[in-house]
Amino acid sequence: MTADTLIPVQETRAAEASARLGALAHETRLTVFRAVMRAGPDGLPAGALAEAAQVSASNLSSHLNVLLGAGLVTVRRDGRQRIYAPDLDAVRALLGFLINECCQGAPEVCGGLVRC
Amino acid sequence: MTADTLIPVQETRAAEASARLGALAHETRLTVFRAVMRAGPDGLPAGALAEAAQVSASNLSSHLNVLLGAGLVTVRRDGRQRIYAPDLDAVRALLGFLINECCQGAPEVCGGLVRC
DNA sequence: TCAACATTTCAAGAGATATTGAAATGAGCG
DNA sequence: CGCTCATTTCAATATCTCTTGAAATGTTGA
Repeated sequence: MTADTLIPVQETRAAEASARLGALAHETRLTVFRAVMRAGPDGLPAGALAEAAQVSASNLSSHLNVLLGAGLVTVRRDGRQRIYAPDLDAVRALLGFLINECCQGAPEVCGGLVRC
Repeated sequence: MTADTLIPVQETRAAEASARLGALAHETRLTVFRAVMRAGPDGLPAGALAEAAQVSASNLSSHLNVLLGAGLVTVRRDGRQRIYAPDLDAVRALLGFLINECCQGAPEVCGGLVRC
């Protein structure tokens, strides 16, 4: 039995959400994340992301680690490149958290944002 | 003409979004924000929020300043209390940004999150 | 006017995060 | 094998961000 077995679900959800929000709370990372989302499951190699975000390879790499740590993206190897793709379940979970947990008291905020 | 007149809209949007994400990217602030959203336009006094988040008044106050700075909440005075309420336009804008800008490449992520 | 209350402001120390450049890893190719 | 390319790791420095407690602000009610 690990430590987090004892933590109520709601708390881990909030902790996870705030970690993910933190990962997106940086202009470079938000740019990178958007590029990765746009690319979809095929993903993009680190080089393309460094280009898109206009940062050095090593700087990009550390930002990618934050996104990975938050579970928002995944990596796979392809030859000498590393391909980053979105973790769509995580993204869904984050949006779901924001919409359900945060807009509960104000449903009008959430309505009309997604075409049905 | 101020400096930001020259910055493209898209860039300010992203900057604003990442500032707002940063404001939510802290467990205490996320808790406070959720309480404020639940309270709706009536809002809640700082004291109630300190209680809800289980932090000292001064600590709470500095977190509230971050949320205010990001434009996610508003304050008004009521006697000796200060009442914090959500800025629903800002919340809408943030959710809209995430859904439109970030899920563009993967609309299936966004579908099905809001009951229609 | 004074005391009590709700809250904010301030300063300081601790801790986390960002950025850089140089060095390491590991794959592919001649 | 030895090069080169794509990327990560590392260490150092610089820069934010948190938290705390004490002091200040402004409001109300006796």
